[in-house]
Parts: sequence; structure tokens; C-alpha cells
Amino acid sequence: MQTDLPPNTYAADCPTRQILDRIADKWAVLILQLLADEPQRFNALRRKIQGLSQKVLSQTLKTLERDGFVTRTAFPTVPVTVEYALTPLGASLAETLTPLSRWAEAHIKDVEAARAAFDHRRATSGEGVPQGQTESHAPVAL
Amino acid sequence: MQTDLPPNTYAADCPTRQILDRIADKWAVLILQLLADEPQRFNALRRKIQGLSQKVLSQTLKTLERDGFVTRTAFPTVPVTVEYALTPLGASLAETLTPLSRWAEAHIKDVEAARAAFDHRRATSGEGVPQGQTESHAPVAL
DNA sequence: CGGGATCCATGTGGATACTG
DNA sequence: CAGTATCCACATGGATCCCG
Repeated sequence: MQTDLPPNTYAADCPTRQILDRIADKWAVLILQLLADEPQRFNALRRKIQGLSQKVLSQTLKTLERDGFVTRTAFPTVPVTVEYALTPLGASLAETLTPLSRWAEAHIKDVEAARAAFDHRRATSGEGVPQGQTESHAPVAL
Repeated sequence: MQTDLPPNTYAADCPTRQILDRIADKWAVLILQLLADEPQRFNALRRKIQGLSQKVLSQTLKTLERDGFVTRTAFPTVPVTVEYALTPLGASLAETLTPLSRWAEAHIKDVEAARAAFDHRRATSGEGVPQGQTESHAPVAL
């Protein structure tokens, strides 16, 4: 029994982490944002999201449905028609996700620059004492 | 060359998606939030985030450093001491991530309820005509 | 059209051991 | 302490075939 950390926890059993895990699904985020525009059919989503296989789309939609983020409505037409749409809960999540996309668009250049600089540093390895920023600070207590 | 979609794209080569992919790393999110509190040492992070192995932590920190979100500072003490901290860019991302955690905490109950309902529906399969919400709508054009 | 089932390649992540 | 390297098990995801 450690000093329990009540607020927001980083323990594996923390429910918040479960949600984060779901959000941490790159496909789920894209799907939610597409459905935020308008309800879509299975193959419509598949066609729009490049690199997403039918199997994974199917799986992802199922978990999104289970979590209460999307609804699945099947129309008994000749070739069956299925439409996926956001629930209010899903719409709420999608809205929360929007700033993230905005951030990504706004800062992609910074990230790419950082990557280039990092990779360059590694490529230019061979100098005498490559102490980039290794400060001579006071030793941290153990 | 298809009809290119300039605004926010769902193409695999879209840079925004690359960022989302990084964010879509459950460990990265947790690490960023912990570092937002204060700079931390390797094993401090490892100890706090339950279920995170040293290998994955190492990998994740490296990509976070490469993307310009965290800095790695090594102090040449006897047992080497390394401190990880957020860059301004990383801090900016962390702030953007905060509403997400808030949302997760606020809606975890809804999600759990949705899951329970969904699972119950599947377990209660056996009725005559289980057409829950299959509307008799007009057939969608092909 | 919208998937489920199957088979298989690969990536991801854990455990362990060893180094600076 | 802070990793890197290796080996290995399992989960993930693609490709394919088929059914309603």
C-alpha cells in the first residue's frame, strides 16, 4: 500500500487511462472527426481514410459503438446499407479532439524542424567532446 | 493524382496525421502530463507510470525528444543522472492535451454505462425480431 | 454493400542480461 | 542510475474468401 494518488492517477486501473487509451487510437480520432462532419457509410469512411483496412475499420467502429460514441444503423435495402453517426457523447468527444488537430496543423513545421535537427545531430557524431548541453550542475540527491 | 483535399486531409502523407499518430501514443500522453508538473528523472517516470516498461519508456522519450517535445539533460555525476523536461513546444502540446484528460474523467461513467448496455445486448441475443433501430428508410443512392 | 472468418507477416512490447 | 542489446511471445493488422 503506497501513498495513494487520488486526483488523476497513472495507475493501470485508473478509468481515465482507459479513455485515453481509446483516444490513443489514431484511427478512432480520424473516424470521429469525419463523422462529426456528417454521418457516413462504411465504405465511405474506408475510402476517405487512406491506409485503413476494412478489418481495422470494422473493429474500430465496433469499439466506438460499444463505448457509446457512434451508432450503427442498418437499412434493409437490397445491398444492405449501414450508416454510422456520432452520438451526443461522441460529438462531445469530437469537439474536445478538435483543438488537437488544430494544434497539430499549427505546429507540424516546428516538429519537422526538431526532427531534422535531431537527425542531423546524430549524423554529425564524431566530434571530440559533443557535450551539447550537459551542464555541470549540482548532483541531485538520491 | 486524385482530387487532392487541401484543408485537413485524411491521406497517409498528411503531416497532421503524423502528429496525431504521436499523440495517439498512450504512454506519450501520460509522460507529457507528468513532465508538465515538473521535470523528472528516468526512473521517476518509470515508477509513476504503472505498467510502463523501461524499454518502452526509453523509446517513447527518444521520439518525444526527436519531435522536440522534451529535452534530455545528463549530469555527469557518479551514477549518471538524467533529467527530462518539457520544451516550450511540449508544454504547449501538454496544455492542449489537458482538456482531453478532463473530458475522460468527466465522461468515464457514460462510457462504462454504454459498454455495459452494449455487452448486455449481445448477451441477450435470442429474441424473435431484434430490430432495435433498423429504420425503413429510403435506399441510399449508389 | 457491409462485414465475419481465416491465415499469415510483421511489429510491438516484456523479460533478462550487460555496460557506462 | 540510465540506458542498450538480445531473445522471444503475443497482439495487431493486412490479404483473401465468403456470406447475408
